Amino acid sequence: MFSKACEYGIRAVVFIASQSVQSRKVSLKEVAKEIDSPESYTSKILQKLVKSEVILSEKGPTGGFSIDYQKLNSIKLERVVVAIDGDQIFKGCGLGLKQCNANMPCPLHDKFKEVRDKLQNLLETTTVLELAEKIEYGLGFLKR
Amino acid sequence: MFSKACEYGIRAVVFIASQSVQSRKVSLKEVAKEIDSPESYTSKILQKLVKSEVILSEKGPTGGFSIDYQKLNSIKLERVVVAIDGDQIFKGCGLGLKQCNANMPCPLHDKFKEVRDKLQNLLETTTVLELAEKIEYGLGFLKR
DNA sequence: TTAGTATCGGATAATTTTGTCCATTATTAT
DNA sequence: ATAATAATGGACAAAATTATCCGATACTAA
Ligand code: FES
Ligand code: FES
Repeated sequence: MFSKACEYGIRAVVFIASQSVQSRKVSLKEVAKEIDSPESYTSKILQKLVKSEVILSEKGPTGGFSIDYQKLNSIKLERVVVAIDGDQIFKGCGLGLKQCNANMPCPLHDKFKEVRDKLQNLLETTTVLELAEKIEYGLGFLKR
Repeated sequence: MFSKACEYGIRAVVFIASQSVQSRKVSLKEVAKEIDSPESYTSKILQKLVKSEVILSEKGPTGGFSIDYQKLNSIKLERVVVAIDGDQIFKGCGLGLKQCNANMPCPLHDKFKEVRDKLQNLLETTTVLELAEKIEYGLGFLKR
């Protein structure tokens, strides 16, 4: 469904958010450990998220990654996914035609669009904060 | 969503089905042309579908690919997808945990499962014949 | 029986995705 | 100032996916 990079990205953002709620910045090492991902690769993904302004980063000791407290409840999952995987997953044709086009649709268009739209809706309505809270309350896990 | 191989595979099966309805066998060349896919790569994908008994193949002149007329209306899209991509797409965890587990779920589990189940339902209820008929009636397209 | 045709299967190549390594830069505390 | 710390950015490597090529195999028709 999502690329591995995107899966790591979402898990990372959710973890960072769960710590930002408590005003704690987290290091790359900590992130990779908590979401069980390869450290160096995770670094690249976080850099992308910093550039697309989903998360903040500060260098030096006491530095680390965080999410702006003001924005915390307004960041939707959609931003994370688009920053990493682009929007093909909820815009593109299910059968791989260059672009989804209802006027000259693939035979799966109608049914596929329903699923795709449901996914888009999920991504556009689910907040990172909402997911982070599940972690806090032990109702959700980022590794096993 | 689906791998490129799977997209080609579905398009190919739908095209083959649309011709099998008229008792016409089709060659690899014809398939690749009609679904606009790389011929040699498509060959590999069709071989997989032959081995998983989704389609039939015959060698030699007058040979080609086809689908058993009897099975035509009972073949679900799910079989094609599983033969090529496996079942991770509608069984796996959306955030990439080793396996989806409601007892120790990722924070997206509940919402993601809804989408995933809808996709699974689509794949399990949509028949290849149904899609092939859209092609016949000009209501669906396999290339553009 | 032979020539022609079409899939099969194995080897190989190109591309993309995933993953690693390390020197550099920015920041902080001493 | 200096040493320690943590992200950054670039080069590089491994693995998976996508794609090509070609000889072998099976079949048909003449
Ligand atoms: S054209 Fe294929 S999903 Fe819309
Ligand atoms: S545990 Fe992640 S989707 Fe079920």
